[in-house]
Amino acid sequence: MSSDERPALRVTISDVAAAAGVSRATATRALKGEGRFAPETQERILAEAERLGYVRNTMAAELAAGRTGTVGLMLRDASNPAYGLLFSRLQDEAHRRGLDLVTVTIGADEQGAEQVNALHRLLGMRVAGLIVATGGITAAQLAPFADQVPIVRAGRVETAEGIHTAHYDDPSHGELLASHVLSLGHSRVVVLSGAEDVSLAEHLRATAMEQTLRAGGASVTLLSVGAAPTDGVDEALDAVRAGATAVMCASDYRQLAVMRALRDAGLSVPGDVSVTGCDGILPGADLLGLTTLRIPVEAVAAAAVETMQRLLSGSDADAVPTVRQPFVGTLVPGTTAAAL
Amino acid sequence: MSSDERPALRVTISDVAAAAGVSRATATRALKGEGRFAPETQERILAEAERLGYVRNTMAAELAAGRTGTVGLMLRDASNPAYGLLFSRLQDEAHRRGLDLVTVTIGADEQGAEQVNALHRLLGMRVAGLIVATGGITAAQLAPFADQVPIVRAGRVETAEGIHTAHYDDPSHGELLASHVLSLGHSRVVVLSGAEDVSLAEHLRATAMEQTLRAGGASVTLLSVGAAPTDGVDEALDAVRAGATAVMCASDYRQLAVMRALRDAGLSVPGDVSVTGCDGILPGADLLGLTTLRIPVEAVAAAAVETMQRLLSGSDADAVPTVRQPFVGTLVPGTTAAAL
DNA sequence: GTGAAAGCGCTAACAA
DNA sequence: TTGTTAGCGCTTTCAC
Repeated sequence: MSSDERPALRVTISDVAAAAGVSRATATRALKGEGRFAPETQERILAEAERLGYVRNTMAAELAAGRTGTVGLMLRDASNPAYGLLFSRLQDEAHRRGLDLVTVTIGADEQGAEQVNALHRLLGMRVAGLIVATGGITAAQLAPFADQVPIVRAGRVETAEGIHTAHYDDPSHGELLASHVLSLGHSRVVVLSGAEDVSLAEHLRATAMEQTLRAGGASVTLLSVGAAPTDGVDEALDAVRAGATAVMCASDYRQLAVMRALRDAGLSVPGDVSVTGCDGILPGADLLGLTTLRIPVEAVAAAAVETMQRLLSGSDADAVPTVRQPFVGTLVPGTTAAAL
Repeated sequence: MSSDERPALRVTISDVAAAAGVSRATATRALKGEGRFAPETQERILAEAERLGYVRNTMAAELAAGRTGTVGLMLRDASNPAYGLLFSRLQDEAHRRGLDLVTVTIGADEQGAEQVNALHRLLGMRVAGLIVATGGITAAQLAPFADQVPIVRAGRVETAEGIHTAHYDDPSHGELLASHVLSLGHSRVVVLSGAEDVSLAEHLRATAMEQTLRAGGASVTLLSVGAAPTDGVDEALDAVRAGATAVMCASDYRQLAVMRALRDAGLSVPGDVSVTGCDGILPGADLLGLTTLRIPVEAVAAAAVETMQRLLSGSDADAVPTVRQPFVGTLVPGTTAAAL
């Protein structure tokens, strides 16, 4: 081949321009199809770009243009199907709306330093917006940037001004499940949940469960434990042996752990004890007959992206009042909880 | 406050340098802690950066430096737990090794155009390396860049020269499962799989199953169907009614679909028919007693990242022969497949 | 319709 | 130890 061959990723727009016999300015315009240029010129430029294997250097382009076309997504560890699905739906929705997403993740068990690091990586790219789908980052850490770049929290509630949300209405979830259990006639119930600083969602659910149950006249044993699904399972079993007829878990993972323990202990579900969970997105949950609550992942994802797009296109960002959008899931009756 | 206040993300290194009374070059060095500078000078610069809320513009930095510190990850839709877990493990491993990952995803059902678009977005960022965890992108599309940037495929096998892999040994997986089924005494078996162009992994597994079964003297009905888990389920049931005693599914999703259909048809598992799957990463699979094969996600992720790091640090990239690393999972006997 | 020129924010020799 | 000077690759007025 001719001597104008360069390794694909080192072809610059100057190379393309030169090969097409035009200036860089013209090449830029033709390549993005904006501004004025002769159709035949564009054709030639496009052909040369193709031939040379030109890939625009995004960093240079966005630096020069002074703006970014991508939205940053901070995601919690995706090994949890609830986050995996949220991730997937956010991605789909962003794609549908023509937004480019670039994602960084932080392990679920990371310390604050990692979270901040990830945040800075995204901000360093000067993303046009930020979708935060991890509880690990605090409002205080986000706040300084809220007036620079639109920030939408997806999944978790947020009270800080200027940070928008599309979130699960976890108190309602807890209430719905508790009402169901009450309606089945249970009056001695164990509530198993992660502590507030371990999982805000679980905490909110569990608190609502407890309140609803007590309001319904039931006696409640609240177990507020660590992050591991097996934490507190033994205590829950003890409570069952002591007469509790239902175990309400603040997440499906805990529910599975409880059911394993129950099976190993020779207790039957729902014969000896009813068990409920929350999340409802495990594939195969139906085969297990899990009584749970399906969280509205799709609605949250759609609202988060839609909000982001609106903020992005809004001429005056500060003119928009902080958006708060709670979504309620649907109860999945299942067969692991039955009437007394 | 003083008049040197600018919105956080608009503070440049010049602002920091000016505030600290030094040149930009000194600020650069002090900020990254490389090169020579007086400790006290650095202290001052760091303090000013902190005070002004300076966040380095990564695009500008990497453009100027001529290199990137991040590795791009192309991921398939994470709503499938197998990909979600792979994603999570790749991320963990990268973090452990000090590599920064930036991810773009493509829906599982996307056309080629989207995949190429995603690839270009990553290449446009001039990532230092590329980890590809989606089957949707072909070797031909990757090849032009393989000598520019190290490329490692994670999960799926690859034959193209210059593209490294850490992949599941799916033929072995099929063989292991089929041997298990044979050892249980089954001789009339249905194999349910996605077609080759739908899922290479499923195809490889199914092909191996078929061969192993036939070699073992069994008669095989191979159903090569579409991507939807319910595809081919009816036909599989027909085959069961016609005398087949085992249904081998090329993925857990199909296995679940088959079990639902069997349940609805009033057939018992494994009483009337044995069922096997493949993947083994569904939470709760143990409670269902699924007979399946756990794919070695962790090993693949670790090997992929380790290979990437090696390629990145290797002075002479082309000196490294193409790396191929197949990993075999472990059989999970379960209770959905039993002896005849 | 096209090109020349001035940067975007930062880094990296090379001087000083 | 610090500052000066060139750019990195691209976009974008503003003339022509």
